[in-house]
Amino acid sequence: TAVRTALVTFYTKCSLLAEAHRIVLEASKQDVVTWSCLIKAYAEHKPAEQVFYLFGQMEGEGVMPDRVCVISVLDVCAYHAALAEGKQMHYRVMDMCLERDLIVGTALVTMYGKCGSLKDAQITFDRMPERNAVTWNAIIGAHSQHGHVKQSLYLFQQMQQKCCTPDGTTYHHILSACRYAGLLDEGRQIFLSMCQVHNIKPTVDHFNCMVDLVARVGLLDESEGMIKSMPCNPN
RNA sequence: GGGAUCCAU
Repeated sequence: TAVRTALVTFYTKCSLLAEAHRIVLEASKQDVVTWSCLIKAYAEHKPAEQVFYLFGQMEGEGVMPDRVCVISVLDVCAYHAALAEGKQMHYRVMDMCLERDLIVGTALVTMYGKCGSLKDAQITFDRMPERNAVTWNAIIGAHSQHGHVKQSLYLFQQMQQKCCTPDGTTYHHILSACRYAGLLDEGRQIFLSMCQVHNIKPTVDHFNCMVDLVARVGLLDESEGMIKSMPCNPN
């Protein structure tokens, strides 16, 4: 069955999804991993309804989803902002006793965030027994993307108090929040601490936040100067 | 043999 999964992966990478689907259905023993592989491919190339249909078809074949499979479907719900389906998957997660799982929990937080259901994202996050930087990034990003600047800055502070080290993604969310709110001094200070305290090399995305933040406040010369002196290629 | 946050698609 590992060979069949490899074959399905091969077909999906060749964009031969119909062939891949046929191979999955023809197997004498149905397997979650093989199905998950197909679902992942559908997730990347097909409309959301087809992914949900495939998930239902898998269950119809008597195959129980596992955590990896559920995560793929949650990613689809997030990408398409499909809140109703996302909530259905959340119920499934509870049925499967996966609520306390680190990666499933992070996928749920992201899904609720992308669906604009910040309250659910926060509740899910608060209930998680275990969190890592990716989890913190997911909740901070959710608030930042919806303009909840105070809340992102608060969570950024909490993250560090809980001894979780911010990474480049964390700073990207935080600088985006500062840019959105026009928080010049905070943005500058945070940018400096990123470089000096956490030794994170700023990427173009970080610089873009700063260029925009500085420009929005009216400091056009400084903004232009940053573009010219950036250690990476401007985009 | 399939895994979550940003970026890319």
